[in-house]
Amino acid sequence: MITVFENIYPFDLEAIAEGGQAFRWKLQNDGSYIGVVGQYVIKALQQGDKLKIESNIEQGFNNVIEEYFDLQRDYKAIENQLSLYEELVPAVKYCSGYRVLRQEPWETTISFIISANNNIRNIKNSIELLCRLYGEPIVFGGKTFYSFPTPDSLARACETDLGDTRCGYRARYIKGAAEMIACKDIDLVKIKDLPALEAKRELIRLPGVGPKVADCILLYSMQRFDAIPVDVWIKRALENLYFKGENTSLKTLQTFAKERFGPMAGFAQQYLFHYFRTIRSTG
DNA sequence: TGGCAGGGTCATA
DNA sequence: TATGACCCTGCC
Repeated sequence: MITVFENIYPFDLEAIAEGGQAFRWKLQNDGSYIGVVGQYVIKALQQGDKLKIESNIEQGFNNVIEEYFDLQRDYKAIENQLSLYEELVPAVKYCSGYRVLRQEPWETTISFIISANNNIRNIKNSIELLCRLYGEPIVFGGKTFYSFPTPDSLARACETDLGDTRCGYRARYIKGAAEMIACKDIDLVKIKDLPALEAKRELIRLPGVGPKVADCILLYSMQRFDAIPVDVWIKRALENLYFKGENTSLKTLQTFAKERFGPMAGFAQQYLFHYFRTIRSTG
C-alpha cells in the first residue's frame, strides 16, 4: 500500500533517520529510506512537504505512520518555543524538521544498551545481525527484512552466540535484560506510566542500562520529553554554550539542562545533538 | 600496522 | 565519588 501524507512541516526525513535515535533506517539509491518498524517494513520518501510511504502495513496504515513519526504534534510550535532560548536558535534553524520518533520500548532498550561506548556504524551492524539471527523474516518488495527479536528469543539465546552480533561484552547485558523483561521482573509498559524518577530507577535495574541509556529509552520510546540523555555530544554542546568550554561533570550538566529547559529538555537535546554532531563532522 | 576513539556501564576502592 | 577495564570496528 502506498499513501502520500501532505503538508508535513517541519519534517526532515534524513535528520530523523540519521539522527541517532533509531538505527534501522537505510538510505536507498532513490533518496528514500527503508526501515523496519515492528512487523512492518516502511519505505519513506520525502518530497518537500510531502511524505510518500510504501509499506506492508495491512490495517490502520495512517495511524501507524502518524504515530511512529509523531505527525500529529505541532513541531512548528515546539521549534518556536525552543527559539525563545537565544542560544538554541542556530541549532533549531539548522535542524528544523527534526522529530522525536515514537519507538517501541523493548527495541529501544536493547538498541541503546548496544549503543553504550560504541559508534553508530557498529551499533547499526550489531542490531542488523541481531535481527537476522533472532528476528522473523518479512518479505517486502521481493526482499527479505527481519523484525526485531522478541524478549523471549533473546532470553533463550546463548551468550556466546549473541557474540556473533559483534556486540562484544554487551552480549551478557542483552541476555540479562531480555531475561528480566521476558519473566516480567521488569515491565516496560508499566514503567511508561511511572513518575520520572521512579521510571528511571526501574530502567537502571536492567544490566547495561545506566543514566544515559535510561534517558534515551524514556525519551525515544515513552514520550518523556523532560528526559535529557547527556552523552558526549550533549556534554560538548552544553559545556560550549554555558560553561565556557570547561570540563563539567555529567551530573552538573544534567541538572543544569533539566532546570533550564524543563519539559522541553528532550526536544532541546535532539536539536543540540544533531547540530553539534553535524557541525563537528563537517568542520 | 598500531593506536585511538566511539551517543557508557560496571566493579572496585 | 572517582578510576579503569571492557569487545569491536573503522579511521588516521
